[in-house]
Amino acid sequence: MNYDCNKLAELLFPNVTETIEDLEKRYPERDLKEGARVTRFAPSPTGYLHIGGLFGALVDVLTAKATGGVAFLRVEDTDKKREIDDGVSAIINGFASFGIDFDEGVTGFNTEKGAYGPYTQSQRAEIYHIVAKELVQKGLAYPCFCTADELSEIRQEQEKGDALIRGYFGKWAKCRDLSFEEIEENINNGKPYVLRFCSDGQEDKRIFFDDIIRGKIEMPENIIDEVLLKSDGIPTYHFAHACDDHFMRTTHVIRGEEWISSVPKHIALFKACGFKVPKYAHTPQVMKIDEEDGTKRKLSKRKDPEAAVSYFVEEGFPKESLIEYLLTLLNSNFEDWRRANPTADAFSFPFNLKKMSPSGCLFDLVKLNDVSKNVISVMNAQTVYDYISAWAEKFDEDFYKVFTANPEKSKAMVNIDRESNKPRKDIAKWSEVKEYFSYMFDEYYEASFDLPENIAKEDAKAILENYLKVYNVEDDKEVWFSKIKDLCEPLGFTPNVKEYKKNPELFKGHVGDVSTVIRLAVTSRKNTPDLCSIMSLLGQDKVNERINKVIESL
RNA sequence: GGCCCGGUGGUCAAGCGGUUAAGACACCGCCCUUUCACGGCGGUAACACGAGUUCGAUUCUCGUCCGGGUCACCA
Repeated sequence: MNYDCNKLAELLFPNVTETIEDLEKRYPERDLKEGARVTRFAPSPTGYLHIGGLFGALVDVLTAKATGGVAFLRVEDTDKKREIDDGVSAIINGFASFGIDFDEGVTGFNTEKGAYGPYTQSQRAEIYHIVAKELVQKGLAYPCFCTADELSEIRQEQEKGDALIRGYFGKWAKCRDLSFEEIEENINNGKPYVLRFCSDGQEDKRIFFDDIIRGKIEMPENIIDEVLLKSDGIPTYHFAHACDDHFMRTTHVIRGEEWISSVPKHIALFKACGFKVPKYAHTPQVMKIDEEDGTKRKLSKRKDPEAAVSYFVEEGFPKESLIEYLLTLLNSNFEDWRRANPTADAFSFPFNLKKMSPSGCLFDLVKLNDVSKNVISVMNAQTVYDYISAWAEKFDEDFYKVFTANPEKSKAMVNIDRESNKPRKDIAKWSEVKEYFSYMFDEYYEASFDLPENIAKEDAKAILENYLKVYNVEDDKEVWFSKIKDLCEPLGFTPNVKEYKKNPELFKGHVGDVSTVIRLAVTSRKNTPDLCSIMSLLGQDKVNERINKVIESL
């Protein structure tokens, strides 16, 4: 550049009067204790909240929490083309429904908290322009007037030739050599331009950096004249990253591994701006097995419904379950910690980036189910009741009415075999509840079943007829069961299972078979939670009615 | 194609120079048990491959293969 850079800076940014130094004062270093980490989650509002996003945000929040630092949420809305209308609220609501709390940043539509804002990039134009102007002054940035066509021409030529490196650099960077007069003329003619970084990188030089998760990484130095400001004056991700993470005083940039390849670019930018390079941690990706070709691939927003966090909300997984499951993916020692601290808040887990595996992990719905069953099994009845009604209100109105019509009964129902030291682990998500307890509600109950083949119709009939004579809803569990045992012998069954196993040929069956007949008659199910509790919730009349009906049909 | 990241049972994963190569999920069997669930016990199953370095490599180095990412006025 053989012109006065200050003159160019004035031409390009006539209205910018502040300097980087001013910004340094406006956004002073944070006063945090030694070792405290400042992290950020920086999504772009281009779609729903993705499971990978939740995964990443969890890492940010946990890292900050574990070190007494701060985690903030920054909205990266610099891509106007891909932005969607309620993108921001999708993100905010998504995090809210999973209990993810940021210390600072965007909190809603046009609202935010924290002293390092604005936390929405589209509101930070001023800041980017201040930095950009200074870069121009130092000869580290220049305007480029190349059109999209010219750029793709360059690309084509590079592909044709044996150029190993592609992009705008070296001899391809035509606009680097523009004279001041040419630039001035273009500007005066209103020709659109982007601001490019003027890289001094060398093709054969290497740079090194430490990734917290992966260790030392070595890469070729950046030589590309990356665009800093687009023709509309909005920064690219790269430039915004440098400005924002510096002035927001981020200490640890945690992001997906797809960013590894642009680290050289970022380091060059930080250095050019005179900013301290932050620490980087590139997290592995969340993958799944493709149903079609059986290969492992990144979860895709378009192809995989379970990629959207809303999928889990709709399915009725409690928020704790997903968090808990994600934590098992995040840190290998989480499950050990959980065993040692069964009731601790998941967010108090001493998360450590260094314990993160660098390889991509498969999202395992089966494991999620198991984790969720455990999570739900230790909830008390009231909590479960509240969760189910809140879920049903949104996603199954019909069931909501039925379920909440008699809260005490429903609570007692979900409390069967719960609130004990050996709680049932059978519900993984709220959407299963209706089907699981269908026999408890006349609205969903259907009397239809097949008798097991080892039980004759006449025997079943006799069991039920005799049972009707003695059943009393007031009986406690012990009496209830002894009455069933008493049914056995007169009908050729034995109340003693062991005895039956010793000499099966002596009996028609054992008490298990007898209670199975009753269970079937009352619920139409072969398997249920504790029958005695179910019957007492159903009430004497309903039990009698159902059994009578079955007797008639036999 | 260039550059980069990864590769321990079906899945998530510990181990990081000498281990009977943990654990969890799933699966199978047994026990407990009025069904189921829980719980207990046991079982099947893994260091991608090939060269080095070493007395000794899952662990270190190189190569191969496989998977993934990235090469935009998208993030």
